[in-house]
Amino acid sequence: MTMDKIAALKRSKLFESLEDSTLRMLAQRAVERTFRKDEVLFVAGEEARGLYVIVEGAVRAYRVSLDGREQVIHVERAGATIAELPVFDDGTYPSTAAAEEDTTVLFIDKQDVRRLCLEHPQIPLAALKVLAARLRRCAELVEALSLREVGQRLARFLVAEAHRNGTRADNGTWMNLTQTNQQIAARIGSVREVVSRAFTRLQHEGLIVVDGRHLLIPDEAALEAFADQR
Amino acid sequence: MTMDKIAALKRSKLFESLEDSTLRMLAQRAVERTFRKDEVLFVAGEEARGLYVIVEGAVRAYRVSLDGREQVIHVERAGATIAELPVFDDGTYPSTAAAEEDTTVLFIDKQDVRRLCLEHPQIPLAALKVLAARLRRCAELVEALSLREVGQRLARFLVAEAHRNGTRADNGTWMNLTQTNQQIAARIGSVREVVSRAFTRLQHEGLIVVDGRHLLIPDEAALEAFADQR
DNA sequence: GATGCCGAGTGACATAAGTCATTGTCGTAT
DNA sequence: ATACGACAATGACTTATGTCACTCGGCATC
Repeated sequence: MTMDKIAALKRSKLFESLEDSTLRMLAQRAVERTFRKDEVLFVAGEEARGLYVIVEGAVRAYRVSLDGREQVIHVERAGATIAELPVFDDGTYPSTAAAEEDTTVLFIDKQDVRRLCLEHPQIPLAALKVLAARLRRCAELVEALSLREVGQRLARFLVAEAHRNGTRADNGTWMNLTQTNQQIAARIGSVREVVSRAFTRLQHEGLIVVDGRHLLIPDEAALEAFADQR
Repeated sequence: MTMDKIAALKRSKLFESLEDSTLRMLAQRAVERTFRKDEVLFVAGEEARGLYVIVEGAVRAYRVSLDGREQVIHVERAGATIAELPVFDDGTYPSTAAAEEDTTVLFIDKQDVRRLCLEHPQIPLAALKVLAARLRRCAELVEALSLREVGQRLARFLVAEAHRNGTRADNGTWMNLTQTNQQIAARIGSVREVVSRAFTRLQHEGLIVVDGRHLLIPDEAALEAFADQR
């Protein structure tokens, strides 16, 4: 089972560059934990004790308004890490995190990571890449929330999901929507009903063809154009 | 004048840990440039050649919608850096940047920074702190745009400005508003007129007292409570 | 097969926020 | 003094988005 941990760590962006001997040591210190769908890993503002490497499943980091609406900041999947920030700046957890599906993670104490950073300068460099990517996405999200309408945000979301998920066919790109309208709403900054309407509008415009939770994008470029333009 | 450059670099979070001899070398390679208010340093999507250290003034990074509305992602002042991301992930400039006021910067080629990172592992660690702080703020902005109303966003903005700018008096915190309503709108994700109305509403609620561009916050805690709550 | 639950779809309605147009004020340049 | 430009304030109007309420269909459980 430590074998599994080593393999999991090796698949992560942060630790992939380490030699096996170092990984073994790290794996021994890492604690495996599992979370059911929607179980909370940590809450924004809590004292942060370490970071999480996702072995399997997916985790969303989000904020909640007083009336209970969620806004997802980012979603991370197997191989990614969450709660790296406190390791480097000693702050609290920046967002609440919950399992987006049944999930297995490795918890690593932040002191262990820091020690490793000093001995292995590749880790800070890898971490910089991770944070840089996340910052780019976060800026995209800000732009979308402030300057684009819900329909465009949905279109962009679908294009991204298609890249991650979809299979190319000769009549376009097919994909399964794994999330509910509720979940999509929390991602793009809206509510269930409005997402539902945005779906029907995209369908009327011929930009997507919906069949239950199975969906076809006949012309990805057109959908992207809709997302960017107007 | 290289003297000035060295002093400027030493004031930056990224390079403050370097010894004088290294700073001198870096200063020789750094190119000083000045920008007038609203002059553009670079445009989002451009090939990025290096990063900028702000010597004097302030720079805003922002996105623009097709109809011309701006959304500011972050503002950096003397001692801070902008466009670090491309140094670490080799991408393009993530946002457009313009001088928020008359500004002097040092431009440093990204290859020079990378070389320095390998010799001086404190730099990546300092960069991680910088990016972590920015990521926290960016997440705050996402939350604000998605889950808070304009009045609350303005309140939060004023509290932040008061911390940066204000002077404590016995009847509250005084501050000068250095930005126009237009600029504030671009920061908090709204438009001129709505900001103007939000100001009058905050005033009616007794949370602020406005006198031209001079403004008093009688009870900072109350203003913060308004920003967070509801 | 009946029951209950969850999620999607949709009509009716409320409202925050954006748009447009006008006015007033202040400071600078002529 | 006058004219001009920049910016703030404000009324009137439009609209995207959110809220509420209800229906329907699929699926699992009993």
